[in-house]
Amino acid sequence: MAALAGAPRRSTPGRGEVRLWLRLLTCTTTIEAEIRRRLRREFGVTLPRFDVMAALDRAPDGLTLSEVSKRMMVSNGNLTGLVERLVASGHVNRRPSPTDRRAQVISLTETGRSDFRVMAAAHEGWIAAMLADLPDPRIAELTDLLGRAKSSARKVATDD
Amino acid sequence: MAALAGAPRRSTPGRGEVRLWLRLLTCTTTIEAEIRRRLRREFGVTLPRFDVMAALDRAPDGLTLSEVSKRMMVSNGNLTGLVERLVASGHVNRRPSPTDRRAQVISLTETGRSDFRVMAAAHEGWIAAMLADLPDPRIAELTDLLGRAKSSARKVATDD
DNA sequence: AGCCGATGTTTGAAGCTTAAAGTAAAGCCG
DNA sequence: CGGCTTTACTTTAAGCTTCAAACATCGGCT
Repeated sequence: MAALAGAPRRSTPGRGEVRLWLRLLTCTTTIEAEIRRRLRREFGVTLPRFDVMAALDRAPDGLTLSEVSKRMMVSNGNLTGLVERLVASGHVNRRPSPTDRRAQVISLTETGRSDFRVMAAAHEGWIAAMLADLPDPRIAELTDLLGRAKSSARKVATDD
Repeated sequence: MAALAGAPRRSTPGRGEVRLWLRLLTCTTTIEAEIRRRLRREFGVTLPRFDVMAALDRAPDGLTLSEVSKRMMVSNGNLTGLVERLVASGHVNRRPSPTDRRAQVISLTETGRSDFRVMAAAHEGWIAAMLADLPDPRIAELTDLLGRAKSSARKVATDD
């Protein structure tokens, strides 16, 4: 969370951007914490597991671990353990990739898929409720602006 | 989710909100990952520690653990360990609260403050660079919209 | 064929994070 | 005062997360 560092200088360049960043962060954190809490309380599931299942739900033929980790923007090492637990709980199954002996393809089990559908519906409702104060045009506007912010950030983040 | 049989409503209610949420999330994650990476690489510091220091930098008289955990929106238990490590590394010191024997007041050490100032300046520059494509009016607009989103979310998140 | 840099995955260490349970002190109220 | 609720903090267990290092395989190149 973050930091508004200091010195009460007047128009430091970058000030407005930092302010925006802090707001972005608290906004995300607030929503995310609530979703995490409800997923746990109502379905006994953690957010990261939900996220894996969400990625798989959109890919009926399964995905490799790398593909999932790219979509979720988490490290590969992270995914190893996550998937291990999802396999153990019967929500996901893994099989070796037919075309690449290094890779594994994972997909939702029957149970996994039907559990996910129930959770996803609730999830959608929670989001809608939390953003209920924003009329549709604002939603669209915000979505657009965030898209620009994202691609601006990505430019810098990728070149290293 | 949805798209069952029947009356094609304008669009699934809640859809646009979910789309917005996902974009908010990837936007935040992208920026946050980059900041985390740079803090580690250039200063050997983790983001949570930076955040604690940022909170303390703005409070010259120190803060109790609870106050910090409220600002950072993390659990109290989390902060216990975080502060422990910051004390160990000489960035923060703790003393008992003069008015409440349960509480501890923590504040930046000299080292902590001067280290933080250096990092904060770099941090501000990174943020500004990542958001460089957004002209000032867009920044303001986005900040405003996020404020609305936040308070909308907070309404739902707090009542439970 | 054989090398070699890139890719897919796992492992390990360190640290972050939460929820839940526990201890201690404060504050209220009859 | 004595009892009750709240608040401050710590502890524990489980899980998440990253980075870095280790492997195995792949694909291109010579």
